[in-house]
Amino acid sequence: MNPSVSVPPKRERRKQDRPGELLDAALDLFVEKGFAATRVEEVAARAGVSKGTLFLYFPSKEDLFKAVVRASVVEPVHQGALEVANFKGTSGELLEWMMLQWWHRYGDTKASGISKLIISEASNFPELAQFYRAEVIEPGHALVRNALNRGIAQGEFHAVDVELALHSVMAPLLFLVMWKHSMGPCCPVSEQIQPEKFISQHAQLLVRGLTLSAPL
Amino acid sequence: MNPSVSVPPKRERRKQDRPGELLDAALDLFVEKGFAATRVEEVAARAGVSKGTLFLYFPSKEDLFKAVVRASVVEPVHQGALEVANFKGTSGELLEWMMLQWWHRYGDTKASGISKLIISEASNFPELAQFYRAEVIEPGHALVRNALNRGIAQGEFHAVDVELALHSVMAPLLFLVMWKHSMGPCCPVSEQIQPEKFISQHAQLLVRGLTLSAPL
Amino acid sequence: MNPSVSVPPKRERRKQDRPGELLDAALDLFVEKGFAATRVEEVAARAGVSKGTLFLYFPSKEDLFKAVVRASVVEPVHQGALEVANFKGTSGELLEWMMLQWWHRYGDTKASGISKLIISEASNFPELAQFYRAEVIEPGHALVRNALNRGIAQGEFHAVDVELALHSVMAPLLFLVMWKHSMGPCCPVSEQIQPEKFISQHAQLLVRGLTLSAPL
Amino acid sequence: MNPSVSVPPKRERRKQDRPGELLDAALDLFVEKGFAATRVEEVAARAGVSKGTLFLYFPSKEDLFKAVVRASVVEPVHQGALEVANFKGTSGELLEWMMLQWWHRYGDTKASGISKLIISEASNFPELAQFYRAEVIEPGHALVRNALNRGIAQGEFHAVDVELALHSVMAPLLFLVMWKHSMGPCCPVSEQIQPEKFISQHAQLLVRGLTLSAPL
DNA sequence: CATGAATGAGTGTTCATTCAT
DNA sequence: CATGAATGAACACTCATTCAT
Repeated sequence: MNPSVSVPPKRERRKQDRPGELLDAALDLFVEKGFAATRVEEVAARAGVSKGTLFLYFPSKEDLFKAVVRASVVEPVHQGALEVANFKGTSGELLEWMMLQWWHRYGDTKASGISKLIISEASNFPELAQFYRAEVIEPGHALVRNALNRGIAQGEFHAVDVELALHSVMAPLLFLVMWKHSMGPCCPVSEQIQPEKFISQHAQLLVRGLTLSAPL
Repeated sequence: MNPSVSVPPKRERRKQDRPGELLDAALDLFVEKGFAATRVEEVAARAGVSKGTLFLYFPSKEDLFKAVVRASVVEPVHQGALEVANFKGTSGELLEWMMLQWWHRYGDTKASGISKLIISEASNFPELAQFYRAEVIEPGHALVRNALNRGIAQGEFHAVDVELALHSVMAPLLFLVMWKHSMGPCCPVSEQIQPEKFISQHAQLLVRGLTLSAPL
Repeated sequence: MNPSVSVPPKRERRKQDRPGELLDAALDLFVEKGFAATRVEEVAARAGVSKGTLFLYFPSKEDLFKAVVRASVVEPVHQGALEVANFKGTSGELLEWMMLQWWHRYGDTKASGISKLIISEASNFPELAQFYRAEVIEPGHALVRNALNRGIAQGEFHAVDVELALHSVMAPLLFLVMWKHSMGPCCPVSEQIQPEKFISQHAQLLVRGLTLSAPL
Repeated sequence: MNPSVSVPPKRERRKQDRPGELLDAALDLFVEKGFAATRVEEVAARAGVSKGTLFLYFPSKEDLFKAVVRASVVEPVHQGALEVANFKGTSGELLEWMMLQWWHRYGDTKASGISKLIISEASNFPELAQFYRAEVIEPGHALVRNALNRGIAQGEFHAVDVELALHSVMAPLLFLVMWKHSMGPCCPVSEQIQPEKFISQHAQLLVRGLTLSAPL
């Protein structure tokens, strides 16, 4: 075998991965047990390192928490914005597509636990809540707002209050995420909600309600 | 009339209220900070008693938590059921009325913090989550399910998947409650959501989407 | 027996004593091992209480340290000032008397460990050093300064530089204290310094050196 | 000449100095913050090497501490002894000269921090205190003892208790050193002590007190 | 019953020491 | 030799819980 192809030294390779591994472990545990009930030692153990190592990368438990939120959150939003731009179809189709995308790219992902985390800990970490609102919620709302305004401007939708309709779009998505991270695991399989089906039906009801049809 | 007969002595009246005052204080704090981050001493202080006294009424912090959930929950549901029974109007009107009622009787109440609590702590207290599902969520769902089925049976609504449509009704309500107990306090007044307006608009969009109209 | 004469309840009596007992224990250990090398649990144990109890009275180890310094230091200085006022005798006799008093009232006391503590930790606790300078050193210096100035004004002493002569008086006292808390315990009994003898001889040499005698 | 022969490569020269640089850095920090409050990483950083390297030269923090004391100590004493031997002048002049020499060769030097260190840590490192007493204090005392005995034997001084008078000579010097390493840095410039002036005045007062003059 | 002083197990954080590279 | 990532024992501090008064 060619030595020049050999993997980088074990110690060094792992070092690069540490922060990510720790953030992953911390996300899982924070989501599952909340900030206060999660012990840093457990986070370290799940990441396969000792307690001391965690503090090599994050100066405190609180900083770890903030890093988890920031890391899990910033990316997905930007990607979403790009894809909306070149969507072809009616505004109604766009809305349903956006909702399903949100689910596949975020809601159905480990990162969606962040939403539950923020809900749970917002009053304990106000700056973090602000950050989340500015970096995640607002950009997301802007996307939905645009879609709704487009529909209204094109004569496809009624002239509803867009700022409120926004939440008619987002609330079911958040509900799915909250459910998944709280009651979901406690429910019998027979009662599990099927996310895509629910999103589709909700989107269709909503679009039908929004649509400016002749007889109304 | 002798006042000493009609008005119980202040001391005694307070004693009787102790558990209730403690539950009140605990609800506030658990909702605000979560279970783990709430100190029993703070609960006791807010209820105006000493730390020791709290343990006279609740054998442990966990028991206090369970009592908070159980106490905040039983009432509202039963009342709701009765009132729905004798509602006169279309199923669409019933749905909107139910949503607004839910908001006024629960969502706009301190007790709605329970919903946030359950979401936050469900994985730490699974048996409590089960209890809540059985005692609160299921009965609530039954009410909505009935209204939807009535609309379908009467030819007012499309034959949608009722189990999913359920959540189209509930999700916005839960969203309002979550928002109120997490991001809400961090938001500038200008961006506050107006609950009744939102509920009305959402209900109307939904009902319009559900309604079996001629041309569709 | 008359119950009205009975001792106060055990729990309560001890409570009053706690801070003092803790300060005593802390003084011993801080002097012996230094601030950093002293464990709070050891302080608590020596005071006969648990670790938690210490934090009931002092919010942190640092606060305990400051309290030790303040408590051990403020009193002796004030007492000293009063007694100097009504001393009858020559300024030379006054100086020797003051030095011996200082030794008996402070140097030969557990509290003198504070001097070593301050020397050791001054750079780690600058505010404390300032406090000590203002509250202890300066008042002490003022006493000595007055005695020297009196001697000079009355034609008993040479017109030496009083600010420097001050330290000729104090240095041997500080030396005794430092020695006692550092090398002293390591020395064979045969080499122990006899404080009173040393102070007397030093005072007499100094006074003789200061005294304005005819032939010089 | 070939420069590669005359000037050793920089890397190699530094290697040779490593232990010395580490001892220097350690002396500074131990004196400033005490043994326990000094972190080895800081010592290493100040010496310009990594933490691991320090442990290449000193097996433990304690060993580093002992090495610091031992290294800072041997030189000055021996030199002093020699110079005293061939001093010409009265015993009084000798005493003052010795005190000033001590100050210039040791007290005014970084090495004088050792005195503070020993005072502070003697009870934590008894064997080190013993070593210091035997190697430094005793030889120093011997020098002073000889000067005093010479003065008495020659009829220049009173027959005072030499073992005590010893400390009348040394105490002011130690005081200067202690002050410099503790309260000194906290004091306003206006209150700074001028060491040489103080030493001279103290020496003169002392010698005058010791001197066997006619009328007394 | 009510209190609040006392407890001690538990947690976040530090830091001397090791060792693979 | 030199490095610095990793370790884990040790420590300051918290807080649910107990119990003498």
